[in-house]
Amino acid sequence: MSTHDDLRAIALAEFAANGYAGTSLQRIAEVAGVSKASVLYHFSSKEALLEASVGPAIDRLTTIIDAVDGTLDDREARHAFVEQFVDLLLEHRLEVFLFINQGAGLEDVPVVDRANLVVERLAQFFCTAASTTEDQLRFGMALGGAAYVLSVKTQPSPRELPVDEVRAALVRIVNELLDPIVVVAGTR
Amino acid sequence: MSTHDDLRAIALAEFAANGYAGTSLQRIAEVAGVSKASVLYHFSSKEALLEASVGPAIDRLTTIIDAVDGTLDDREARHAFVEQFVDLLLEHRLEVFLFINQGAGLEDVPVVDRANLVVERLAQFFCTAASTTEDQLRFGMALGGAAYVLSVKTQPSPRELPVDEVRAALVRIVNELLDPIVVVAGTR
DNA sequence: ACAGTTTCTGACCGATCGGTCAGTTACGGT
DNA sequence: ACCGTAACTGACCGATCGGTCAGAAACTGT
Repeated sequence: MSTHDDLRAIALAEFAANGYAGTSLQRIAEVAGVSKASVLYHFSSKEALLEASVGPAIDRLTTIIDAVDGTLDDREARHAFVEQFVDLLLEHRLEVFLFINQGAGLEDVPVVDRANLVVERLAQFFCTAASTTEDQLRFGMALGGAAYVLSVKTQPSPRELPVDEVRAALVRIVNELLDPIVVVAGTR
Repeated sequence: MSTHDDLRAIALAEFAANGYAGTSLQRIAEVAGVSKASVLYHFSSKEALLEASVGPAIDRLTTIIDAVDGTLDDREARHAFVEQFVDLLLEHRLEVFLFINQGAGLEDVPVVDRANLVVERLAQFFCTAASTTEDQLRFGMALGGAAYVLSVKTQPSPRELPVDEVRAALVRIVNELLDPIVVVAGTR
């Protein structure tokens, strides 16, 4: 793999493990086996490195949400969305973990604002769709809980469980949480 | 309120909002309206400030877990535990949020290790009690999801919803997730 | 009014932070 | 063999980090 891609992957892992503020460029350089100056040659700043790390995952989430826009009251469409969402979580665990952890504290960082925006859009869908307090909590627990349980590190972790099994079970649980919700028509 | 307690409260809020590494003693001092040296007069180090911030919440969680030890196969006991757990989350949102975010990256910090230990104990209960992949995910989503949904900041946030309603709904949802689990006897 | 203790502060320390820059090394095309 | 470019580095910058310390200010009991 190229140095460029190496750095992006290492940065993502380090940011997720130790937080954005808690990860120094020096540390990333050491893990990659290059100098700090070399890191800043490939990425113009620490922020650019963060952008490169989480940007693609955010783009994908945006795409998924665009597709489901306004179809939340349809049960079939919602089930399809859940599958795509779970797949996203499974393929981008580190990015999700990083965003969950740092999303609140890193405002005014462009890429994080972009992420917060798309998540807020998701929340808006669900808050307008769900009328009661319980239904809002259901949405939050279904999506946030799924994101959290996959990203958190425990022993034994879902990481080590068979992926297919995790995916199937997670889709089932999330749908189980979402199905009882009374969706008001015309969520948009 | 005393300066000492002020500082503890402010530190907790800042740590939760910007992360441990992302929060400087200078910042805490400014918010409190005192000098940085004064902060270090009340708390011998930044780590001691973290300890004072989250220690009590960890102690309480330990107490709750001690009480439920070995009784997870009893449905009634589990429901009682869920209520206590939800109450803990509601009363210590900032601490929970802080731990969720920083727990992974702040190893070797005594108070965080203490927190990780008690959470691992909780996970052990559930992993030995739950046999299948789905059941383990159920436990994770029920407890982790509940913790996450209460600590995350969204618009409108659970923070602003009536507490009683949130508590009742959350207890219901968590139990709904946990009840289908086939618990193997003798969780110890 | 005085003395003793608690509370608080400005100045300072070495270390590390993100970032810059001049210059060196490695390499592909001709 | 030469050259242009891409990749990389060591040295350095100002700022900020957590932490120390001597002493000022504020409060206490007598």
